Amino acid sequence: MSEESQVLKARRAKAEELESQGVPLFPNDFRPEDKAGAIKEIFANYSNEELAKIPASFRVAGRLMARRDFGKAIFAHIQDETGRIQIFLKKDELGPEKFKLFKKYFDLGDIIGVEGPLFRTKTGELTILAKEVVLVTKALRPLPEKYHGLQDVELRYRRRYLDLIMNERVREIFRTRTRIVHYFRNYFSSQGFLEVETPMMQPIPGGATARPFKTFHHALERELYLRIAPELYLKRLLVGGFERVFELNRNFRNEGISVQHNPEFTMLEFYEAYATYEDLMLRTEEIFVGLARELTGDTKIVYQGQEIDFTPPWPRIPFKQALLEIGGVPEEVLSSREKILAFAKERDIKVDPREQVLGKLWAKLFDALVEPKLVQPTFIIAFPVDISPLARRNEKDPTVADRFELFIAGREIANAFSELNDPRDQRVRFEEQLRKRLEDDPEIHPEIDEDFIRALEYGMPPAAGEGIGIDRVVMLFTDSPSIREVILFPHLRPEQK
RNA sequence: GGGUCGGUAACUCAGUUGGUAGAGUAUCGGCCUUUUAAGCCGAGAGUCGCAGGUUCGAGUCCUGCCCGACCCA
Repeated sequence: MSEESQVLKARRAKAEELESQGVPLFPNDFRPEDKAGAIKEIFANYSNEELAKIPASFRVAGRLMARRDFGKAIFAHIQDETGRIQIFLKKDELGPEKFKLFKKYFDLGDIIGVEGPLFRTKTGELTILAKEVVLVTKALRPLPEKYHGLQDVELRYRRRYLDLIMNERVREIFRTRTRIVHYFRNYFSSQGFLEVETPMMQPIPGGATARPFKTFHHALERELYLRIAPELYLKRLLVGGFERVFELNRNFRNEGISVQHNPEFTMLEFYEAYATYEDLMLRTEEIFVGLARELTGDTKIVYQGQEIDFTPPWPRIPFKQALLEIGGVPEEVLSSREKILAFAKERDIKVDPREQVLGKLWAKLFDALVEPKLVQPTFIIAFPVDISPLARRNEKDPTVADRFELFIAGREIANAFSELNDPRDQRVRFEEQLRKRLEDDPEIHPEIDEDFIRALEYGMPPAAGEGIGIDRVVMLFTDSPSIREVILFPHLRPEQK
């Protein structure tokens, strides 16, 4: 595929010819005053006779997306941010020079400016009758095919700008994404939460179990890690006296890429002093019902063909009970490492046979046998404490944590717990984690964040905190099967050459 | 990392048993003053992902690699 294909050569030659005639290819003096979408909305019900009485002229700028040439008259569609509108260029109305300029030199993909009155065509389409037409930005590359558009998934991600030009649905997904992000910000601000920003580059990566990206700060002469979670910093802020904080920003995890995982993804974390994980379950229900209403006017959505109903209350199922009743795991299997390993092998569930942490083995079974079945919003509660190192122990059963995860459509959407604020227990948990760490496990950093424990020693108010995976929420509410569909520029391997 | 599928013109896609690489859109030239993937006539356009191999002959068969999608880990 030579870059200088015949089509590209033709485009460049035409552009140069235009320029040599004194027509600027990239001027910046056209000021559109109207939007395609607004015009179509306002005049939706105007008849041709009514439109004829409007003395106004309309100025619209947009990308030339389609043209139908009749010799001495041309129909075309231009597209701006709000949509498409038809324009009609008539030799008589426009004058022979401008008409020829358009006919001979304006191409699909060019951004043009049009001015003229509105009318309705024989087929009833609201149309701008061009009295003026100017080139605003010359396109030196052709657009994809007008009917099928841009289909190739790889090209859609690599050249998202083209995807956005060609596919209205894609523009809609990203508008919805922004609405969702705004919704969360508004919700938390209106509830008295302070939005904060904590380090993206951390000397000790903490707050989650995941392999971090490593980088190097030359002036400091030390390694830094892109954060896998902001948790430990946000809790320092609770110590500092901010009682309600949230952060909505990127996390980075140096792990596999899948339909549910991108190396950088957007996480909301919020912390609320004097609250428990039970308070957060109510809050979470409120958040999702509010979001569903905001976006759809209803408490139900359809995701990949299945209806999901956010009407609370949502079931709360203890982790172990879910394994037994939903996962169908016999109770005696859960009691020992060996039995779980054998059971997992039978079911073709991959587990590391060296794994010493029982909770991690349980979690493997859970991921394989329970998670996919949790389609309607469901809180799984009472997680094993050995996989919840930052969560408060349950007062009645110290082997489980006061924690929940929210599952929707077979996926983990949120994770929350009453925060552990006893610095003595926190140290024991960190040490236990390191003691059972498999050698070279990249997911557990071999260093304890001593300053975090020191902060707890100054006293952190009792609190509950939650993380919500924003990309996954956007997937749900835009009915997107892959996380790449809701990230503008998902990570791909570099193009060849 | 493993498995399956895919990569052919700028885009969307065909390509039979291994026998001169095609269509539509787009582009270029011509006709056409109410079209909606406008229409009609004509033309040009290819590193068949890359590199090897088998063969008289490879888009097609074989091997390796690159890129992507999906599934599994």
